Amino acid sequence: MSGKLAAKVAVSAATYGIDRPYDYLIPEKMRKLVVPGRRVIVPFGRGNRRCEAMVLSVSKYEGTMQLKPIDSLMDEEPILTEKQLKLALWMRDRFFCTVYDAVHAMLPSGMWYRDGRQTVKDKTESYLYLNIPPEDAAEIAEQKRLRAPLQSSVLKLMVQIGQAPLKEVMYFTGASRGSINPLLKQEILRIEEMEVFRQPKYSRSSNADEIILNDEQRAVFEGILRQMDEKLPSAALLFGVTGSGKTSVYINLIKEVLKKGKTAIVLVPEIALTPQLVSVFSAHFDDKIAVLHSSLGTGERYDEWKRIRSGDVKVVIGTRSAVFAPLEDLGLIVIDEEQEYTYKSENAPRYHARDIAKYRCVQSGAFLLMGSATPSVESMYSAEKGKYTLYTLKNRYNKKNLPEVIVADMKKELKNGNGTYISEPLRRELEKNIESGKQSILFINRRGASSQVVCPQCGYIFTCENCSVAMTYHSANGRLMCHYCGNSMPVKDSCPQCGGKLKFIGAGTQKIEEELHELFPGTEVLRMDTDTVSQSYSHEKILSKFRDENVPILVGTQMVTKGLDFENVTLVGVILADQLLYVNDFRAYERTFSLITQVIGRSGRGDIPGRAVIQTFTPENEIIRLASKQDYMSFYEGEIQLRKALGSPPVTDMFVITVTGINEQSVVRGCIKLCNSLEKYLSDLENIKVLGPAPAVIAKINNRFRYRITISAENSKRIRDTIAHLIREFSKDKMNRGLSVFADINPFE
DNA sequence: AGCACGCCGACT
DNA sequence: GTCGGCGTGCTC
Repeated sequence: MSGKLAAKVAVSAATYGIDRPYDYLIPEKMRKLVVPGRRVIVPFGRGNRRCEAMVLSVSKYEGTMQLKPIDSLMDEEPILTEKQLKLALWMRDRFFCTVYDAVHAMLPSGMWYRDGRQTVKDKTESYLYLNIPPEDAAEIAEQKRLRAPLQSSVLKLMVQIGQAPLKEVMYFTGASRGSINPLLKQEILRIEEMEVFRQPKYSRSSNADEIILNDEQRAVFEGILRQMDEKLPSAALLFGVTGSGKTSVYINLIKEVLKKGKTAIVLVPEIALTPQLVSVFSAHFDDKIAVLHSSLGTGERYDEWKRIRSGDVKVVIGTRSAVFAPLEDLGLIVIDEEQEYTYKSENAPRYHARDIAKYRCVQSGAFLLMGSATPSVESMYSAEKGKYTLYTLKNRYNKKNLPEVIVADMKKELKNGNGTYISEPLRRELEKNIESGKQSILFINRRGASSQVVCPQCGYIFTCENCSVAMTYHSANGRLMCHYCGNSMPVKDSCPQCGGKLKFIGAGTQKIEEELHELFPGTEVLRMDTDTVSQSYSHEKILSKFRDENVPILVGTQMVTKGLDFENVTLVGVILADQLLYVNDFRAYERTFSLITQVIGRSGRGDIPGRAVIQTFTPENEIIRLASKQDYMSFYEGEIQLRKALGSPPVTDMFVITVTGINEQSVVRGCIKLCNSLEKYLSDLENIKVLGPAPAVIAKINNRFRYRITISAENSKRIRDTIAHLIREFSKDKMNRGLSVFADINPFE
């Protein structure tokens, strides 16, 4: 006897508004093969177009509706475990995403089905070649100059260099595929696929000796070990000053975990910026380790994923998405530098790695260890409430002292007639270091690191025509670029508004470099920012040059603050500490404090005590004062009071609903209606605030206006379900045609 | 989102 | 007459 069998599946083509389990009939010959966690192809929608679906459960079908049958099977076997399926469903509920958004986060890209094919890409890159003699090409370029200026500039470039990667040609000329295709059709250019070189393996530190813990580290290690043995689902926050040797504690704990036959995940904010940490880990765990870095190709990523699944890998180290690594018998998850914003995903699924880690640890009876020199206010708050055990490392390894910090008042500098970025105290300290052969790092507190072009006469700023952001100047290609939509244009000589002479301002790594050359002629200065890094120099190349050639000064942006450990660096400088401080964001103080502390921590990691110079226009500012004293606890006490008063996270949760659309009025209208519904549905709740709509920080991206509604309230099932329900209704409402909506919890702006 | 169905105007 | 515009509603 056999009744009808049906599978409940999550369909990849379903948007948030229509995402739910769909029933499909299981054909007779697939009876044994359709199991939860396996992917199938199903016909979906009116047109029955084929799409990928994840089997959630299988049961007898007793309904009366006419079901469509499953079309075919994917993969040889299930690719998600029951635990992972449960996690995906939990994520839908928590992070306002579809089940398939969550599934995507768990699988390596390249395993996804598109147009009837799985898309594991080859390891190749498209190269563009000149297909005709350069003289002829130059002539054609001249002919096309007026009618097709982009094609013309592509040709001119190709005449000069003959061959180049397609991507780079597009970057340097600003041409899109649309301007290159005609040239290919006319057989003026041709494309060839070139094998791309494998990512260089991370240099393995030769030193894999057993790690001897000092007393303080040992106490932490043993404390955590005891806590792990209690077999309770549990979590700890390791608060350790920079250079206190948190890594050594991690490694020893992982060794214990492996001894018990269990596995571990180590999350880092950004692999490219922590090569030293990675190499130490590979030295200790050898081929039992898998490193998931962002520059892994699709194929490589897939291979690593298979290796992890096969059980050969016991330790996974990687960035945010590595928290989903398919390890069995999970014993420990470490989140290093847990305060970093990179752990929060800004695209669907909008999760925080910490939340996923907590869930997995509870699910598997594993231990969660978060480490930081400047814990997030959230985590310290949880520790205070007893949700995490707090462990502290107060001393730097080998009792090295924290650097002496000098705060330089830039107002005074101005009064004294010094209009440069380098204050007198910083100049003095740099001079000492140059004379004694020591190295210095200067940090510019600015994200993005590219500069803007303004007209000093009329104040004109080049803004993107599609987005409400200033265009940034890239010296590498001499173009103004929009980082949000990719739009670009060549930089002009004069102001399009008043004809005045233009001025380059902004990040100023170049500017600082110039000033340094003037102050210290003949002293070599290395520069590290997105400009230098996007050229064929990688972070690693610049850093190893800095180390190996003992270059006196390194100037850089955000990226020089992370994890660098150079013994010979005894001076660091923060060019302008104020820049991140005065922005309208409840995390601004936290970010500034954390950043300054990290920068200071780069100094004096060798035998010689270090110094740090913090330049600021507001030396009396409390945050800057506390950061220069490295007084985290006082910072935290003040900050948590502020958060309580403002009702911002972690004291209260913050839900942000973003509505986007081409027409600004309809976006605002839709928002107001949504606000009203929210207030109506949630009116019985106390301690809830619905704010907005307000334009998002970037009010327009790609010609779509963006408005946000903010809801301050304690996270509860009730409120999540209400928000989920209302944004589903929103996307179904025909009044909202052309608008998109999504929700996020506790975003990082 | 993506696709079919259906009801209107322009054109061989 | 019919081809195709896009407004409307639905997705097991």
